[in-house]
Amino acid sequence: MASITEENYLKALFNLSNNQGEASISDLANQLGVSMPTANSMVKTLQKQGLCRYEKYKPVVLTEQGKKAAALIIRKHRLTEMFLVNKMDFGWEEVHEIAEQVEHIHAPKFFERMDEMMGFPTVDPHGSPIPDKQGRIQELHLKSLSEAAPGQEAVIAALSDSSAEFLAYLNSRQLSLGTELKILSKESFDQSMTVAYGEKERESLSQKVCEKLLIRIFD
Amino acid sequence: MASITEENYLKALFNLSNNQGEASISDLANQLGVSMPTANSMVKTLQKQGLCRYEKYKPVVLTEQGKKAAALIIRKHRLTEMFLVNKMDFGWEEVHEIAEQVEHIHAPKFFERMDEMMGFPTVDPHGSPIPDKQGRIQELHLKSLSEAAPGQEAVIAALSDSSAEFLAYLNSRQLSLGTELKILSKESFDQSMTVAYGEKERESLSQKVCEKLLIRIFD
DNA sequence: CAAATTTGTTAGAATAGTCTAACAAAATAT
DNA sequence: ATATTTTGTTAGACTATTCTAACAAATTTG
Ligand SMILES: [Mn+2]
Ligand SMILES: [Mn+2]
Ligand SMILES: [Mn+2]
Ligand SMILES: [Mn+2]
Repeated sequence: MASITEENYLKALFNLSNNQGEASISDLANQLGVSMPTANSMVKTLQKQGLCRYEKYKPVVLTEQGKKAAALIIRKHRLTEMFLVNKMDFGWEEVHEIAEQVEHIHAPKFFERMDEMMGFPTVDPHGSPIPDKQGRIQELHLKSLSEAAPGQEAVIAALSDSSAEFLAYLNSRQLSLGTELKILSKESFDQSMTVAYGEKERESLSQKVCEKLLIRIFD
Repeated sequence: MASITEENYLKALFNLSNNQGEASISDLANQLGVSMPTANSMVKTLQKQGLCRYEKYKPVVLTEQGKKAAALIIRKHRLTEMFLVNKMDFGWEEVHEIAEQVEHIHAPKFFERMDEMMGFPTVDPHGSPIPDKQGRIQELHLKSLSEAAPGQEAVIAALSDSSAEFLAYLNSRQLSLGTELKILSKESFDQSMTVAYGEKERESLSQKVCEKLLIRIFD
C-alpha cells in the first residue's frame, strides 16, 4: 500500500504528464513544494515499486500500474469533491483542500456509497472527469472560450484552473458550470472577449479568464 | 498540530484513563500494538508538548490540554460514525474502521456540516456520547443489564464493547439500540438471563453479553 | 562555440516513528 | 524475605521523509 506521501507524488506525476506531456524532477519538486533532491529520491523509491520508470537526467514516466494507481486516487478526490458539493452543501471553492485529505482514506465502500448516493456522476464540481473503478478516464474534448468566435453560443463545461482564487472570481461574476454564454465580440488588441449571460448584457472577460473557461459550443 | 500517530496515542491514553482509571505504559503499548519502548518514547514526546505528565515507573496522566485534544478527536470519530450510519446507510458494525481514519482529517467545517445535517446528535451509533465542540463529555450513567432484576423492563441505550464481533452477535439476535427488554429470569448458576423482546418470547443471554449491554430501566 | 544558467545528482545529516536486546525496578508469589 | 514474574527503561539500530551543500550535466544565450 502506497503511503500518503507516495500517493501525492503519484498524483503530481500523473497531472504533470497530462498537462505538460512529461514530468521533470524540477516540476515535480515545485508542484509538491519539496527540494529537487527530495523529489529525485522519491522517484527512485517509486521506481523500485514498479510505479514509474526513470533514467538519470530524463523525464519521469509513470508505468501502467502507476497510472492506474494515480487515477484511482484522483477518483476518490473527485468523488469526494462532488459529494461535498452535492450532498453536504459546500461551495466549489471549498472542497479541494478537504478532498486532498479524504482521497487517502482506504475504505472502498465509503467511496462506492458516495458514488451511489450521487447517481454515479462522471465529472467533479469543476467539470473534470471522474475516473472509473478501473482507473480509466473518459476524455472530454473541450475547447477554451478563447477559441470561440463572435456570434457563437456556448456553455461552460469545465475549468482548466480550479484554484480558489479563480473560483472566487467566477463566483463574483455569477459564472458557473452550465452558464450559457453568447459571444458578442473579441478585442484583437488584448484578446479579451465581450459576452452576455444570465442577467448580464455585456461583460468583458480577459484573455487569462477566457483561456481557463472550457466550453461546449452549441450547434 | 499533532501527527496522526500522536492523535492515536492521545485517544488511547484518554480511553485507558476512562476505563481503568489510569494508563500504564504496557496497557498503552498493548492498545496500540507497539512495543513498550515505543510507547515509552512517545509518552516523552507528548510530555514535551504539554499533552501529558509522566514520571518514570508511574502511570501516564493526560493534562487538561491533552484531554481536550483527545476529546476533540473522539468527537470527530463519533460524528463520523453517526454520519455513516444515518446519512450513508452503513451498518453500526462497519463504521469504526472508517472513522478511525476520518477522525484525523483537519477540516472543522466538514465535521460541523455533518453535525448540522444530523441535527446535532449527542451519541454515536453504539450509544457512546459525542463530546461537544469544547471537548466536554456528557456522562451517561447507565447500568449494565447484569445489574437488572427479573420483572424489570429496560431499553438498550449503549454498549460497553463495540467490537465488530459483538455487533455481529447482536445483529444475529435482532438486538439493537432502542430494543426494549423484559427480564424474565436470571440463572444464579451462571448469571445468564432470560429476556423477551420484539418477536422473541424467551431468549437466553450469557453473563458476558449481559455485562456489555448498557440499559436504561423503565420506571 | 564558450559562458552562463538551469536542471539534476550525490553525499551527508536531521526528525519521526518504529524495532530488539539487555538491563533495572516494581509487583507478586512462594 | 526471597525468588519469580511483570513492567519499564536504556541503548542502539532501521526505514521513511525531508533538508542543505557541493558538484555535474544539460540547456540556453551571446
Ligand atoms: Mn481538487
Ligand atoms: Mn492528498
Ligand atoms: Mn468507534
Ligand atoms: Mn485513528
